[in-house]
Amino acid sequence: MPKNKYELIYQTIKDEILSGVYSAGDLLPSENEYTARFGCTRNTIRRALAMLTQEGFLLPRHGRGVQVIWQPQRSRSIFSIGGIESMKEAADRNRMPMSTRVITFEERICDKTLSEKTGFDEGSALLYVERVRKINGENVILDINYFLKSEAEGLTAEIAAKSIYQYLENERGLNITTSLRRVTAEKASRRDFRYLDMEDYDFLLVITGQVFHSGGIMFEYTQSRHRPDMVCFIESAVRRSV
Amino acid sequence: MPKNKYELIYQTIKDEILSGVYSAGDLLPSENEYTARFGCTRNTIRRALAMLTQEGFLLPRHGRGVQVIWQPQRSRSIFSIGGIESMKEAADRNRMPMSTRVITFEERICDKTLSEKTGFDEGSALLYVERVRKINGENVILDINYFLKSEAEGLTAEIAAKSIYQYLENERGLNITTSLRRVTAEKASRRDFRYLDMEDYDFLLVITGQVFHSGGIMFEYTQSRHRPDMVCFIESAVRRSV
DNA sequence: CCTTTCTACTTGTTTATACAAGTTCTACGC
DNA sequence: GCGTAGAACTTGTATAAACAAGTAGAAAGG
Repeated sequence: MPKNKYELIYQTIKDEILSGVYSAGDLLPSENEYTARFGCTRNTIRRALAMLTQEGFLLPRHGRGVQVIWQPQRSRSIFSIGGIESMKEAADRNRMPMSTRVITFEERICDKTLSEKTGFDEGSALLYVERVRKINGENVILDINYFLKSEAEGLTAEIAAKSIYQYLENERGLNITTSLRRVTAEKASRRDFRYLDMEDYDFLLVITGQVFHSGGIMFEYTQSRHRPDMVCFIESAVRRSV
Repeated sequence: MPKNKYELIYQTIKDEILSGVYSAGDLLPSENEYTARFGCTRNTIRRALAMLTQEGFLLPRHGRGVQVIWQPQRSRSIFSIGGIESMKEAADRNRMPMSTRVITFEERICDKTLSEKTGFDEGSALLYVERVRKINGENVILDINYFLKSEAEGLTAEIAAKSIYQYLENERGLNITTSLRRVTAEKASRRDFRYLDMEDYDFLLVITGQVFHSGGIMFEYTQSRHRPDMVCFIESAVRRSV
C-alpha cells in the first residue's frame, strides 16, 4: 500500500496504461484534470507523471499534452528487468513458476582480487551464495551473490532458497535503496555449463550490480547470469541537451 | 550552455563529483547550503540532486545528508552507455578515435514482418542504413538503423558516415527526446562475421531501441550490435516500495 | 558515568502561486 | 475566402512556505 500521494497516483495511472485504458499515441487527461480527480496540486501530479516518463510509458509534449507511447511487448523474452526487482518478484509478476536451488553457501574473506572485482574492502567477511533458478523446468539463471556478512547476519541456505530480499527487508528491516548495474555479454564458463541447461548457447547475458541500503553502505555484490533467450533488459532514456 | 537553473546546478555538481572534489562516501553540502550558493530555492536544488541520484552518483539519506557513491570505473570495457548518446558522442567523450563506414544505404517499404519487428506502420517509407564502426583499427560495432523517411528527408550516405544525430538535430531542427531500449545477447549472424572483427567471439551484445522526437512520433528504429568486449551498459536503479 | 530529553540540524512530502512558452482553434477584419 | 490576432488551452520552470520525519549531538538529570 503506497503511503504517499504521488505513489498512489503513479500506480493508478500506470495500471490504467497497462490495462489498456489508453493505447499508444493517445493523450492522457491534462494535469489540471488530474488535480481535480486526485484532489492535489499540479506538483504532485507532475511528480507521478515524471516517474512514468522516466520509465518510458509517457512522452510529454510542451503545449499539447502527454502522450502514451507504451506498447504491449512483442519481445521474445520472458523477463524484462527494470528497476530493482528480485528474481522472485519478476517471476511472480510474470506468473512464471520458478524454483531455486542453492548450490553454494559459504563464508569468504575478501582478498585483493575480490576487492577489486566487487568493491568490498579487503578483509571484509562476506557470505558467498550461488543459486540456480529453474523456470518452466529448465535451469536458466545462475545467481552469484556476495553479501557483507555483518549486514546479512542470520541468512541461511534455507532462506536463500526462498527470497533473500524478502528476508532482508521484512525480517531484518533493511531498506534497499540504490543499485548500480552493468550489463554485459560473456562467454559461458565451465560452471555455467555444469549448472545451467544451455541448449546450444555458449554465452550469457550477465547483469552485475552493487546494491546499497539506506544505511549508505554497499552490502551486496550480485551477478545474474542468464541464458540469453530468457531475459531482456529494458530501459528508457531521456535525452538531455548536450 | 544550459538555459535552465536546474541543469546548470546539475552540471556543476556533476563536474565536481567527476573531478574528484568529493570521493565515494563523502557527504555533499546540505540543500540549504546549496540554495545559498546558487541563489535559488530548495526545490530547484532538489531537482538537480534527484537527477544525479537517478544516474547513480548520489545516495540521499533521510535526516543525514546526501552521500556520494560514485566511484571511478574499474570496468574492462571502453564504452559505457547511459542516456541517449550517439556512438560519435560516446567516442568523443572517451577520446577514442572512431571511423564509420556505410555499407548499406537504401529505401525500403515497411512490410508486415518489419512492422512487427520495428513498430513502424505497414507501408511506411523507411531509410535503411547499415554502418560499421571501427575503433582503434578494429571493426567492432554494426549499427542498423531504420529511419522514417518523411522525418529524415535529406539524409545521405555522406552524412551517415559522420553523425546522423548531429544532422537531424542541428540541420533539420529535430528534437530527440525519448528512447526505449532493450538489451539482449545474440548469436552472431553471417553478416556480423562478414563485417566485424569478431576475434574468437561468436555472440554480440545487442542494443535495440525505438527513438521518439518531440513531435511525438517514433522516427527511428535502431539496433547496435557490439562485440562483447567493447561495450557495457551501465544504469542505476532506485528501488520503489513494493 | 550512563541514559534520557531536547534541540538543531538533515532530507521528504505537499500545497499554492506565478509566469514562461508551445499549440490549437475561433473570431475578427480585410 | 484567407490570413492574422488573440483567447484558451496545454506543459515547463521557479519561488515560497509549511510541516513531517529521521539523525546527531548537546544538555540535563539521575
